[in-house]
Amino acid sequence: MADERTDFIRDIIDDDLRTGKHGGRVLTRFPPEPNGYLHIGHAKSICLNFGIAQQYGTRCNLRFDDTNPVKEDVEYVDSIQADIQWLGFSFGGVALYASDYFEEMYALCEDLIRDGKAYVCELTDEQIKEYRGTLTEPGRPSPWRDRPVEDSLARFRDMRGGALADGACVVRAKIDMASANMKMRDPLLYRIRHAHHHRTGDAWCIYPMYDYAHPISDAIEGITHSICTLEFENNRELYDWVVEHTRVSERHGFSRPQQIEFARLALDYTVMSKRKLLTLVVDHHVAGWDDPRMPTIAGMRRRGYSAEAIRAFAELVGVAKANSVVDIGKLEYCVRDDLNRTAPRVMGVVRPLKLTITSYGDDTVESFDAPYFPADVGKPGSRPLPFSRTLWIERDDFAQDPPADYQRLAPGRTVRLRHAYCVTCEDVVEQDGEVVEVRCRHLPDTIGKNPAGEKVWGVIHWVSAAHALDAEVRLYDRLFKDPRPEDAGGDFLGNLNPASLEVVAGAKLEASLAGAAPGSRWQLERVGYFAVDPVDSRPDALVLNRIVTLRDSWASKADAATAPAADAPREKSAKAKTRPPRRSKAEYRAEARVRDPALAAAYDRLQQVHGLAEGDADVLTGDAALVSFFDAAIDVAGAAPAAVARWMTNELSGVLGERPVTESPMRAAQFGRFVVMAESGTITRPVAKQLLEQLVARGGEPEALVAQLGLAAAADDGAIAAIVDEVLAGNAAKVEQYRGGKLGLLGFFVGQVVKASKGAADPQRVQELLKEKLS
RNA sequence: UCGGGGAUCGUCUAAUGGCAGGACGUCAGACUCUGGAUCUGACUAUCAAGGUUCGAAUCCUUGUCCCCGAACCA
Repeated sequence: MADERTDFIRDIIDDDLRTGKHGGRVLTRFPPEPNGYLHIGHAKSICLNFGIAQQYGTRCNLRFDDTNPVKEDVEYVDSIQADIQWLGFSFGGVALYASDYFEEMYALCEDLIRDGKAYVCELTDEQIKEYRGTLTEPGRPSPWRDRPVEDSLARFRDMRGGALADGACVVRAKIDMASANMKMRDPLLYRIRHAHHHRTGDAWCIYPMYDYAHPISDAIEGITHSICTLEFENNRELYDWVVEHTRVSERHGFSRPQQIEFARLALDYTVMSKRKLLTLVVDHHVAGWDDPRMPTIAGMRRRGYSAEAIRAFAELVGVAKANSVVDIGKLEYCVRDDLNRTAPRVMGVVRPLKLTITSYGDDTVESFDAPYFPADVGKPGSRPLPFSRTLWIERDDFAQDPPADYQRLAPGRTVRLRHAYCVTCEDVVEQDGEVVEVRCRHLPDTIGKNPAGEKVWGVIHWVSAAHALDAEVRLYDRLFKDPRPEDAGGDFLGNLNPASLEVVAGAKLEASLAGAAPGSRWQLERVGYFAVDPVDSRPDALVLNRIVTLRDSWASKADAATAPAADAPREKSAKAKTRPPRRSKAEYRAEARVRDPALAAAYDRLQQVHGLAEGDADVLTGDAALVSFFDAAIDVAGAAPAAVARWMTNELSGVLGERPVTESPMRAAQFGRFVVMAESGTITRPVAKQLLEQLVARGGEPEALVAQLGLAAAADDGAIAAIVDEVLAGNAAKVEQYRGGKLGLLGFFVGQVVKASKGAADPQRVQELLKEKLS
């Protein structure tokens, strides 16, 4: 893979490819429900799934998860396809639909019922909820749980037949009403919905639930890595259950798909939930799904964001499992970075102020050739720029009483008119205390060169009044005032930014923009990037959307005076408040000792007879298996209880992870002998740790395993010194740095020597030698 | 009978027991016919405490904080 970009999901795929888990295949999918428009969060997921497909040379399926007809609509399936294609990804032109698998899903469900793994439940929804139990209490089995298979089957067919009303009954998987995972407490598989489906019409009146339909769809298509967001972590167990018990993968000749969860994208100053976006649209807080302030792909497209910029953003934010909120400035950075390279520069004045060049002929018109791109962008192209006596300049570019550091026009000052002459302000015309005209003299010999002996305060943009095009300019800003509109307390609608859209009617644009294509993107020099609105703009009445401002070090300096308000302490989510506190592992161990006097006795004995610290004794006496493992291990001649305890708590538990000791083929006596060997110094610690891992994985006699694996005995000083010299010689630059004070490099050298010796060099000795030689 | 995840510069993200790195941002400077771009430099982090280890962001223990789960939604 030429692409060095990596993340934990690609790591998993690489591992699977190495181990041949899916027979070397990679197949992803993007599974939107057609119940809303795609947003920037989906764009991240699309870039991930389709990006992986591109990178690994395979395909990503677009599959509509259309299992709930009451919420779904063809408007959404059309917009979703258009958005994905616009983003630059291809799904072979053919979208897939979960609804295409309804028949097979139905058959599989009949099989499940026949196998006694599902049943039709006639409880009402309130009863089902009641029977399900709570987070801290187990559920109770439905009275229908053990009804005869034939009974369920007949009833399931009745459900499909259409005679039953919505909610009359459901089919449920028969799993475990006492599972700690609520998702496994006999989850619903099918419900009755007499509703018209956008694709299957009225062919069905029962529809599968997500947790049933999704894994089956993946398995039918042969998806290998089913990538979804974090909130589905609890669903993974059920996903696996469905795939396993329906044997759908095997039926289609595929390996079983694997669900992987990553953190969804959250962005500052916006909302991302479909429900909230729908509210904004339906209640007309915005002009529609494609309102340029919306974080939807359609909105960003209309605003003028390019697909390249959005893809670059997806790459910039990366993929991980930690919940995070991305600074919207990063999106803006990507948009600017793209536009800087692609948007031609033209001039336009948003808030015009008249500038008259008194020294310039009344009827004189000159034309200057102005390049579309600055030299550093290096793209060809230019346009003629008409220049005349009366110009429009930006109101902000003139100040009667200029603040410090002001680099623009002011009385008596000379500035450059971009691409044209330098002018000196000699007079202003005021009306009602407001400047309505600036009168200047031009410096004739300043085309392409600076005036001699005259300070040029800056460069400002302008438009010839006689040649100017009138335009409407829409200045867009963040939709919300608060960086976290959803949890600033109260309704997110209360946080809408009233200044998110400012429409300026009388803007003046240079003549060359006359034929600007709808959707085309331009930089109005010194003002910002703009796109011709594809909906409202007319050739004779241009409408420009501000895509993003220019980065503005002047404005940010000015803003610095208005200090940012301290963030209000965040409030817990409503759900978090109602969650019961969790008990710790220590509490569980203490409870176990209360229940089991033998454990309590062991806890005392380990401390009093074997001299263990209280903490070690505690950790080792949480369950009987651990205690007997410890006791058997210290039975080995020479195995010091303290050493055994240390290796057990610090190293063995790390190697075992969540597995209990009893699951390893390694016997306690073997472990005891391992500890003796590790402590004796005949092998180094790095070798000991390798050995432990092997022992845990396959069991066996430690002494024999050392020989079998070719693990090295501890090397003598002379041998170590030789390797140390070698490593030092091979890393001259680092040695230099180390001597220069970068002492952190010592660890690097130790690591290199230990690795070169294949573990035979005792690191402590290596370190001593290294310090000697490097001093 | 609660379970599943997570915590590294202000922000996002790397480092899979061995040099805490990159990007955004911020600040300073250079350059500039855009207060743009570019370039240079600086800035700032391992949630906390204990332990294991020659060496810990990484392993162990304890604690803190955050997110998810009790729709016939996805």
